[in-house]
Amino acid sequence: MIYWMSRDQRVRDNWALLYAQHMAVRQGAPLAVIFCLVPDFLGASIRQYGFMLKGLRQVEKALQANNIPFYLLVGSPPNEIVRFINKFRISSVVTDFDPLRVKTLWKHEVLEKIDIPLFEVDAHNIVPCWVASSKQEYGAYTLRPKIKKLLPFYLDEFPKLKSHPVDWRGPATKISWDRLASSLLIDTSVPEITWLEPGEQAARQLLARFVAGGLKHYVNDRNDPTLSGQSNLSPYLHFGQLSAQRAALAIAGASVPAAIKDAMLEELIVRRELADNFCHYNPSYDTFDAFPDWAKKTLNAHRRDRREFIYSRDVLEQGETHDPLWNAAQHEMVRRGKMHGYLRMYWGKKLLEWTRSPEEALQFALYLNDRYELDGRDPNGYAGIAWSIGGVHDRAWSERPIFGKIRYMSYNGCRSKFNVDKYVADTMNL
DNA sequence: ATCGGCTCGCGCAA
DNA sequence: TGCGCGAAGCCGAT
Repeated sequence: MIYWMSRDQRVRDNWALLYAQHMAVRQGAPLAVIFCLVPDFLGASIRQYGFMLKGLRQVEKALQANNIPFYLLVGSPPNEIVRFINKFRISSVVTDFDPLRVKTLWKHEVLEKIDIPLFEVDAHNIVPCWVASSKQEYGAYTLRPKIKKLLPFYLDEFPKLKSHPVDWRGPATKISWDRLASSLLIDTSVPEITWLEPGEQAARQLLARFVAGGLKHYVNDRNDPTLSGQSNLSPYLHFGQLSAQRAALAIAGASVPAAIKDAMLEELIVRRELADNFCHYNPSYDTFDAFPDWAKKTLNAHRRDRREFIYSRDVLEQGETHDPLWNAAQHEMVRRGKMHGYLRMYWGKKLLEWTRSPEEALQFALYLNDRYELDGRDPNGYAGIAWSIGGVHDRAWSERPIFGKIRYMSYNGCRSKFNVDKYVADTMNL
């Protein structure tokens, strides 16, 4: 029995791993965990690889302590996984669910080449994506009641991983982590970040600190980029170093007013599951085609509108527009690998305003997001960008140039909500 | 400081 | 068929 680990890179609170062990124990079979590194994964840089590899190092250790070997393969996942299955005469495979096209493709390629069962476990969401809804949802308001109904059943405590009772028969593995990082063909021009400690242990510590401290200010502070009101858990959630279910359990059990819990759980559960729902049921999630009809129509009607500012990708990447707030948000992302959640919306809206077409806006947004954000290439990012530029999960608003009926956001609006000058000054000092 | 209108379509009640 | 209301707003009137 193997667990092909991919999206959920942790040992604790991992339903895919727990399920694999459960079945292995029932069959009296040994268990191993396999991770396949792709040398050039969708333009990921050392910033993302570094964070991930440090987390995987801890995965290896924690698995060893449970008598489960960890294999790190390098190459094309379908080829490597199939080769491993044949070499070790594996009887069945468990893998974690990921709605992105590339993972779906790998999964199907593996399925074509093996004649053993492959089980897919949604270890990322609390209510499994395909259980929560069987179609693309129109907005949070259509998904929310479905999730709420199922939550009492799914939001429960995890069993503990056992020390695996059956020894693995293969040769002992020795991963040379230090050599590995330098052998990959990774873009090193985007440096690693140092303000956040990678790995599931650090993730759980941050969660505990947040629940004991920042959570009570969350509702008031989260939309003010000059305050540290956000949880900063998203990089851990993205790499699966933290289970959303673990975070939800911690928040549900916190001693703060119900309104605060609800707001945080809304973010952690409904919006994350909505993003997975979007990517899972709409494979065009990163294109104009994924926008709702009313949005396509209105954006098409405004294609020829005069644009006062048009910036090249390079000028945007350097953060050299006329708008100090936008430049600061871009700078924050480049330096820290994480842009404040509220500003991600403003940042995306302005890309629509300052580029030649919605397609170009989308292309620039995805390029910059995936290059600099620690949590790039995540359904949350795709859904967020589609919301900003294409009205996904949103509704129509007053028609105006370029945007048509897509919701607009303005510099003055930000000024009325938070201290823009302070944010710009603080951020440019990073 | 606060309020209403803007504007689309889903899902449910009837 | 009608109606309420929604992922974070904007703008102008009061």
